[in-house]
This record gives sequence, structure tokens and C-alpha cells, in this order.
Amino acid sequence: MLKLSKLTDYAAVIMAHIARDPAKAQTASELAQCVNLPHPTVGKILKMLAKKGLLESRRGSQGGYVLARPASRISASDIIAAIEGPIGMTECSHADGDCELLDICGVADNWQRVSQAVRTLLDGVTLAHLAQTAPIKLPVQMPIQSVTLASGAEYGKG
Amino acid sequence: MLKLSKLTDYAAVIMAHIARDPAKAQTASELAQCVNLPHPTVGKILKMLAKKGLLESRRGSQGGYVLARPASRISASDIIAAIEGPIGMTECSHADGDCELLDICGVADNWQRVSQAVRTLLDGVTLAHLAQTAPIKLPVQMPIQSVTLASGAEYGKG
DNA sequence: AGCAAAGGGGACTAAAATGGTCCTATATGA
DNA sequence: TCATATAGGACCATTTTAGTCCCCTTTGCT
Repeated sequence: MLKLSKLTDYAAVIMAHIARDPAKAQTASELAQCVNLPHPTVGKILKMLAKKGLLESRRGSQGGYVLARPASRISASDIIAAIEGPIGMTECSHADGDCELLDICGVADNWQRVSQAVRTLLDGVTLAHLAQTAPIKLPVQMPIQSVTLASGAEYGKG
Repeated sequence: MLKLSKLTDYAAVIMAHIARDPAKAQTASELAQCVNLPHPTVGKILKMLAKKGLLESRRGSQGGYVLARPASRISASDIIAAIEGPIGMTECSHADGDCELLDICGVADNWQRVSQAVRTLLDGVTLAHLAQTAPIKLPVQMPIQSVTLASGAEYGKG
């Protein structure tokens, strides 16, 4: 289903929550309550986000989490990558493939391009967009449709 | 990692293989050999693809599978949806959400738009594209980047 | 100084999704 | 009528994911 994991989903919600009150350092407990999720789980997610440099943490009493940079400079792909690792549609989308099928499969290259396009799309969506209540507008239908038809031969036409 | 499942990955490879010789009905065994995967697995995938109307099957001797329509009219999202179900980034991306967090989460709407954009992107990639050996070109970076900035307020800027 | 409130890190368990196999039934052509 | 295919579904093993818990360190307050 090309779905985000639940944790990633939660992460987005949590980040959005923090982004809506960026001045205040918020604790794991507070956030857990606001978002209605168990404290340990929220804590785990916050740790991951902090480790990847999306949040800054303050320890000790009066501590909590703050955005490490403005919401407009944190992208959806940042958040996804923080929880799930690098974004790629297939196994061979990133690393130098240890995929034994590479010779046979014949689609690897093209999947990589598609992955790149998805990544770029997600780079363009910021936390600021996600956090705003008004729906964001992504009128990308036309440009993409036309653009993907760029290259040569078509098989099995007609 | 926003990854396709292995089965979906295989499905793409298999479909591409069929698309490269569209006239001939190919059996599960043949394809399994070509693609170097176990027969039962390939069989399972072919069944799924046929059930969703992407392939047509002929039973009995001399049987096998053929594309149900030209490769240029089968999209990447068709293939993905056939194996994994509807494409959506989050649980609530498609159905009328039974997500209890909907009130709290505040990002559902926006994720749905992002999902839609990804879906559109994948609609634009055809099996014909995937099957061709030459890499497809997806110069979508610019249009998307600029377009996602469409709407109003930005949080936490500066 | 000491205490309480926070996060850091990692081990562990339970549950769910995934991948893969197998069996029986049905259709088809020689 | 037999060999060759797919159709459909039950089944199991493995991996991934989600969630919990424990002990440690840091920090502010009294």
C-alpha cells in the first residue's frame, strides 16, 4: 500500500503539534497526552527525531523538545527518513545493489527514477505545510502527467 | 522506507518481461525461470495480476498469460494497487476514517493531498516506461518543488 | 547537597504482516 | 482421456513492527 508505518504517522502528528507552539519546550508526557498515545511510544519517537537532528532536547527538569530548525525547513521526507530510513521504492533504490536479480530484472534503473521523483515530491512538503490547518494545495497533476511521457519507445501499443 | 513489498517488486519485473514480448502467452513456469524466482511465488503473483484485470489468462495446455491491455495503458500504480491494495501514505488516506485520532491529529487532510500527489505521479509512469531498457526521464523536480509552496501561512519561520 | 523531573540508550516481548508452499479443482488442447 | 495449464484457498515460517521496560545521565529547584 506504499504506506507509512504507524510510528512515522505518529511522528508527523507529533512534529505538527510541536510546530504549532514552537517557542515552548514540550515534554514527552505532555505530547503523549495531547496526541492520545502511550507515553513510552511517544518517548521513543521523540528520541529518534532528536537523534536525527529534527528536534533539540533539553534534559533535566524544565526540559523537553523543541524544533531544531524552523518548520518551513523541515520536510516530510526528513520526518519519514528519520523513522524509516532512506526513502526508496525498491531494495536497490539506494545502495549499490547486492540484488542478484539486477541483470535479469531490467527495471531497476527506472524504479530508481520513480523513487527519486517521489523523494523530490516529499522534499517539497514542509512541516509548516503539514501543521497548518488549512489544507495545502498540490496542483501537481498536470505537470507530472505530461512530463513522465518524456522518453522514447512504447511497447505493446495498440 | 516507503518501500514496495518484494511481491510488488517481483510483479513489476514480471510485467515488464511480459510486456517485452506481448504477442506470446507466457506460462508461470517460463516466467519463473526467466526471472529466477520460485514457481509457486510467480504463480501467486500472476493470479493476483490477472484477478485485477492487468493480465488475461488462458487455461489448459498452450495456456499462459498475456497483457490485458497495451503496456502504455498499464500504470505503475495499477501494478502496485493490484498487489498491495489502494495507495495511500496513511491509514486514513482512502477510506472514511475509523481513525479515532482524527480530531486530534490535524494533519490528515494534508497527508491525503500528499498521497494524491504520489498517486498521480505513479499514474503517469506506465509499464511501457518500465519495460524499456533506456532509462525513463522524469524531470519533475522543478515543477513540484515550486508548486508545493502554493498556500498561506508558514509556522516557526526564522 | 539532595531530590525530583526530565531525556538517553538499549534490551526485550508480543503481535501483525509478509513471503513462500502446497493441495485440490477446473479448464483446454492434442 | 491425458497432459498441461490456471484458479483458489489453506497453511506455515519468518521477518518486521509496535510497544514496554529498565537503568543511566543531566538539570533545575529547594
